[in-house]
Amino acid sequence: MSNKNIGIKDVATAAGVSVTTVSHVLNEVAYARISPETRDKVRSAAEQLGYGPNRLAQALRTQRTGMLGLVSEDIATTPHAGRIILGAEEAAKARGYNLMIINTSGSASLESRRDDVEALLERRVDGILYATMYHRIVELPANLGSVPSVLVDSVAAGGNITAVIPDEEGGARTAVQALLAAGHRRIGFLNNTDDVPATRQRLHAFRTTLAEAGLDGGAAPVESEVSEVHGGYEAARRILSRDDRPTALFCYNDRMAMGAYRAAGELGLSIPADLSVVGFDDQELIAANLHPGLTTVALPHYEMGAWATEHLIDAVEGKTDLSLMALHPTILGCPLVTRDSIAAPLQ
Amino acid sequence: MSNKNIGIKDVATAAGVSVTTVSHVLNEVAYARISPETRDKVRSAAEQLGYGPNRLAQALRTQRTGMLGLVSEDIATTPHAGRIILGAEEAAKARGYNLMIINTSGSASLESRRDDVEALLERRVDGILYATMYHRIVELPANLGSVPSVLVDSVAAGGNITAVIPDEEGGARTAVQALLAAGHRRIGFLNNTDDVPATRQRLHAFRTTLAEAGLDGGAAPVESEVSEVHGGYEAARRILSRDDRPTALFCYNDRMAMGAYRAAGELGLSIPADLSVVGFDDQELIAANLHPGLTTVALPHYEMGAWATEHLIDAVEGKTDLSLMALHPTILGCPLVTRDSIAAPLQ
DNA sequence: ATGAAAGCGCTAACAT
DNA sequence: ATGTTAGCGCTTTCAT
Repeated sequence: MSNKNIGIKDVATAAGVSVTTVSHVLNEVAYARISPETRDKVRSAAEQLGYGPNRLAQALRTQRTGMLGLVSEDIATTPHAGRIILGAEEAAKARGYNLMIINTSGSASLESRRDDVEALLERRVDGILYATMYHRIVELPANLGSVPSVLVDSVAAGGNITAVIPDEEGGARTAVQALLAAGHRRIGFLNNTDDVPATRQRLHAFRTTLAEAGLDGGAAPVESEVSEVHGGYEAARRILSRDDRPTALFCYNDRMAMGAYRAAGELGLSIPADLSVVGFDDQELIAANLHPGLTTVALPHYEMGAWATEHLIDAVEGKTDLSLMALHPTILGCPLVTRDSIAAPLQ
Repeated sequence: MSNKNIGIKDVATAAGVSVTTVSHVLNEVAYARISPETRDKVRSAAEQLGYGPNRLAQALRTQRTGMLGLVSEDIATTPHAGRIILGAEEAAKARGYNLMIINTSGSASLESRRDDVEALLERRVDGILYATMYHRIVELPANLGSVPSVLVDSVAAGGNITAVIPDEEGGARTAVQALLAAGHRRIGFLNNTDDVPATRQRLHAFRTTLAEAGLDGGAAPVESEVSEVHGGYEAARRILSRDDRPTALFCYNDRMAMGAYRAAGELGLSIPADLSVVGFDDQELIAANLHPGLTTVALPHYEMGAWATEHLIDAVEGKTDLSLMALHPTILGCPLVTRDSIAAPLQ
């Protein structure tokens, strides 16, 4: 158990060598010529005394803290933030870094978010991850530019910062293709009403994927509501009341799909026999627990957190030039998670 | 925007004073006698240069980092961890502290968890929060004792560390009382099968609360299954098939309640008209989105995180002696969150 | 009312 | 093969 009061000097004294030697053997400095016996003496003295390095002092001296700042919007408001944090934490740990986390509100002023970044800067983090709660275009505090930074799950208003985002179009295409592959031809889309990239891109992919399958994508039914359970319910009621009722529904997210389940139930439609449903997000609490289990498309939160961290560390260590990657956001795939809500249409 | 290259020395030079003076005015040292004009000069020089303190250097000198370590089991596996982190982060920020977070697996070896704590210790955190994923009895790495520490959502196997946990009995009592208050007399309990404090304590409170209301608590129906949606479904099917079918169900958690909803639906029972249901956890994604909304008891995760942080900081600052609080865990209340799943029984 | 200087624990150039 | 020493940026004692 490391003893806070033991320093390199104590180890040196105990081993009967100088601090340089201790530093060299403990850090396994490449160019150091030290006899095996001395190495052993040092190591056992350190072990004996319960020596643990003081990372503050190391950092002060080397100008490297081995700490990454993570400013995260609304931690825990959704489980999504948690997945990003986990991906970042594990990637960081694997490379010997630690995470300092600051919560910020998505609706906070630019100035208060600037202060959050400032706090991280004062602690001399080697780099900063800035994670948003959902994919959008964010305005970033300017002091983010003081250290290598990467943006997770959003793109910057000004561009010019490396970002990683989900493949909204690809995910939507995957979802629709799953429905097409099951034989569906009358497919409806329950869309969100917010003006965010996902709304537009998923709609676009919905239409083009249908068109590519030889269907009239432009005419396919779309109903928009707030992207919550009740919105999904309302939209589903409407879309399922049409004369040419769809045999399958692509839902903007799992919450809306949950609403669609209820609407289907009320209309006497059994899933997946009478109606196939595919969601988006893979919010496990919902998707895995609905009955039948909801087939959906997963958002790569963990992967984005890990990707961002890997590349941030590469930049910190001079292995990568982030500015080269800043031109275009990196897009990570959204894989299909197959459960039990898709079947072939009846007729 | 703070400039990493500007130090106290640069400010001193720019203001034409010594570093001592700069340090004194910037830190508002109480005993310093410095003329108002000098103070102004220093402050504007600092402002001008974009000076920001180097917290590493401060920490090295003062032996105080202003950082708290948070080792959290399985971040994001449940939204609960997120609420704890948020409570801790906000409490920390309010007092000028930051959080360094380490993820650990609940199933990780004692040794690997010891290493996680060690990493925090090497960074010289002022104190450590150790948060578990669910309320249980946990074996803690011994090096946790090196700095002030508090345990969140569990009690230590050995005792002897300040801990904060939810009031399982009180929460269960509140839930059952809500059912009693609505007029129910035949109340069933869908319990968990895990051998954890919540299982035992909620059951105990279930029986005694009924007894206190003049009912035969010992004879009240209880069905146990895994605390997941499907377990709740199975348990509900059984309990609702009894001759003396309960008019109300207290569920171990919201997931089991979700299963009970499905069972009720299949049996043609309408909630809350034919069957009242109360859950536990207040997992919003479920509780708020079921139809009708699930009345449930909230676990005080945010509050536990905040409480632990407050008291940890008090200890760090010498305002509290944690060892005095270590004798008994602090118990935080579980309030009822009223939605629409309770009504008076039919007859 | 202000400044000089030591030292927090460490690394790394530079001796020897 | 190993040791001496300056200095990372700051706080704080002690002088003046």
